[in-house]
Amino acid sequence: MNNNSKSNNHLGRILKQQRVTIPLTLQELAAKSGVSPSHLGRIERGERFPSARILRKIAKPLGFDEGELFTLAGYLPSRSLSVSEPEPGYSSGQLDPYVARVLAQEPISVQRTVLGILSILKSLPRA
Amino acid sequence: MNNNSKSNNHLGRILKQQRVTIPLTLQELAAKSGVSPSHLGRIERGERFPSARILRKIAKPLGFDEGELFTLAGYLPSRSLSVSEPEPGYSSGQLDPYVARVLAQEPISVQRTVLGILSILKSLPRA
DNA sequence: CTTGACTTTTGCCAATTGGCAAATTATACT
DNA sequence: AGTATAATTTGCCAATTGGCAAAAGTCAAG
Repeated sequence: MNNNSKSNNHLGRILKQQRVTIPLTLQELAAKSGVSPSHLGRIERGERFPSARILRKIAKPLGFDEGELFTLAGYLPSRSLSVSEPEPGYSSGQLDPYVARVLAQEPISVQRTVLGILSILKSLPRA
Repeated sequence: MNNNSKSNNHLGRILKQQRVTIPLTLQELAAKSGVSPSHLGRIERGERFPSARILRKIAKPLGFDEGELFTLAGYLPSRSLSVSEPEPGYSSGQLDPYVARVLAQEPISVQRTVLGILSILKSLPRA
C-alpha cells in the first residue's frame, strides 16, 4: 500500500535474494545478526533504510563482505565510472564467453557485488 | 553535565583536527558539505554520532577517503575496499548462475564494461 | 570600552530508525 | 476440512538524527 516501497529499492531485493538463497528465515537471520526480524523485513521491502550499524551486523550472516554491502547501500561510491549505454538496451540474451570466463575466477561474493554495482549504475540518473 | 561526550570520542577529535588544520570554519565546512554547522559542531564534540550519509558528505571537503572515515567511525573494521581477497578467498572457478542470468540480459558492451569496473576496483590500493 | 562581524553552541522540532509484542499470513500435520 | 506451528507483517513507541533560528562566545578595529 505504501508509496515508495518498491521503487528505488535495490538493496532490499539483494538482501532478500541472498537470505532466501542461503536459505534463512527472517528470524534466523535476526538471531544471527542481532537485528529484529521486523526491522529486517522492513528493510527488505524498502520501508526502512538500514543504518551502517545494522548493515554491518547483517553482512557476515549473509555472506557479504562489509564493504560490499556499504557499496550496495550507496554508502560507499561505486567509483565515478559511467556505464555508457550507447545503443539502447537491446540485449543479446547471451553472456559473452570472455566475460563469463573472467568473472568465474572471482569469488561468488564478488560476482554478486558486480551485479549490485551494475544495477545501481543503471538506476542512477546522475551521480 | 554532559556525560559521554568527550570520552570515547576519537572521531570528533579527528574531524575537528582535520578541519582546523585545513583550515575551515564550521560554516565553511557546512557550505562545502551540505551539513548544517550546528550538526557538525555536535559531531565534533561527540554529542551526535554521524550517520553514514553525513560521513560521506564531509569526507571530501576534509580530504578524507570515504572508506577511511568509515573505518574511523567504526563502521568498517580495519580496511575497507570491497572487492578483492575478502575471506577464504579461493575462487570457485564457477560462475554463479544468478549472476550469469542477469548479466546475459545486458548488451555485451555493458558486460565488458562491468569487467572493466571490476579490474579497476581490484587495482585500487587496499588500505 | 564598545561596536560590529564572525564563529560556535543551544533550544527546539520534524523525520527517521529500530525494537517489542500483537496480528496476520503461510506451511504442515492429522 | 481443522489446528498447531512457523514466518512475516503491522501497530505503536523510545531513542536518535539532523536542521533552523536564536543565543552565546571571540576577536579586531575604532
